[in-house]
Amino acid sequence: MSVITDRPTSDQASPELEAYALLRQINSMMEMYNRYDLRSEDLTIPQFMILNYATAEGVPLSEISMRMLCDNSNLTGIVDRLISKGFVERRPDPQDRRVSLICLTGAGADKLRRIKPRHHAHVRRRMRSLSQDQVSELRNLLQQLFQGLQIPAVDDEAREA
Amino acid sequence: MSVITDRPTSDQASPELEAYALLRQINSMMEMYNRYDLRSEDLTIPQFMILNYATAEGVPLSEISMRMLCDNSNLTGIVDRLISKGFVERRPDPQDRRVSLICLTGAGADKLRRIKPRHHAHVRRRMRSLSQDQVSELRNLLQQLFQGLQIPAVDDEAREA
DNA sequence: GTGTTATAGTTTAAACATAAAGGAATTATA
DNA sequence: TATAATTCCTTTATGTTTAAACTATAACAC
Repeated sequence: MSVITDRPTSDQASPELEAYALLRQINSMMEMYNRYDLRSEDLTIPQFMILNYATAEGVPLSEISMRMLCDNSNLTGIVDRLISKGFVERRPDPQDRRVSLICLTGAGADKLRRIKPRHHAHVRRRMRSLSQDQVSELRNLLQQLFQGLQIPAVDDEAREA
Repeated sequence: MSVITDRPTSDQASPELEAYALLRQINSMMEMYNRYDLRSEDLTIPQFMILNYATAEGVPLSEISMRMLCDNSNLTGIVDRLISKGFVERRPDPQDRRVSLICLTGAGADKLRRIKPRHHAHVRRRMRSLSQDQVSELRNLLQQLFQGLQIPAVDDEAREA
């Protein structure tokens, strides 16, 4: 009969915890860089994200919030600021009067055309410490992890009961 | 002489962009779960992080902000709330009167002892979609990427001039 | 039709983040 | 020792996020 009562892996570094810590740190650093890049364009990160999801024909606000993994209530204010800058418009959906469509204006499309390629180039350049094969391997691992997160673990569901 | 003026990979999906998008989404989902877990303990994510960095002997605020990759000014308010909950204290550093040491109280230490192992178990469980080898591989790739980000790219420095 | 439920979006308050500015203490320099 | 530069922390204003409550519209059940 063992005297070890503590679960051996519960409070010390494990590959999982190390990987997650690194993931958070990388995300922080990338955000710092992105924020700096966008600042000269008078855009914040969430403003830029909404701009990327909006189209000229219009996209329902809730579709954008779903893709951004956030609540509708977050976007109201951000859209307000994008409207005041002239980059998007709000138009009611004739099909469903609850819906307000977020429409990219000409100025917004211009802005995007100017910023987006540069942003993408920056992201790629900042990952140059990995080889092409490593980047693909990383993408595959993250893809698998992401899909695993979509289906909440058994305990995460049981917790509700 | 080529007529192709657009850089071919500048505005379309690439492994780098896909990997980064996945990284951001995973981070979002993990944060959602963490926030939910901590809510029942009346703690927010940044409050929990500070609690993790604080010690009974006291740690300078700027050491915590450095490790959290954020500004000192962020922490002032968060520490205020932790103090009002009784989990930490502010004590002046006798060696350097500019410094205020963040000290974990007994209540804070108790709280941590109760939450931390469970949090770590959750993180590990949420990565179960990857095998042990895959987790290690992911950690190594993220480690390499993180180190690459520490040294800003040539263009990132040149931009300042 | 009427009542219930669900959905789309906004509003509000509290917490957090960012950037800029300022106060107090320390260190460096002359 | 006087002055300048730096460091540590706080304050302020603006923007973002979360959670909860709310309005308006839509879909469904009876």
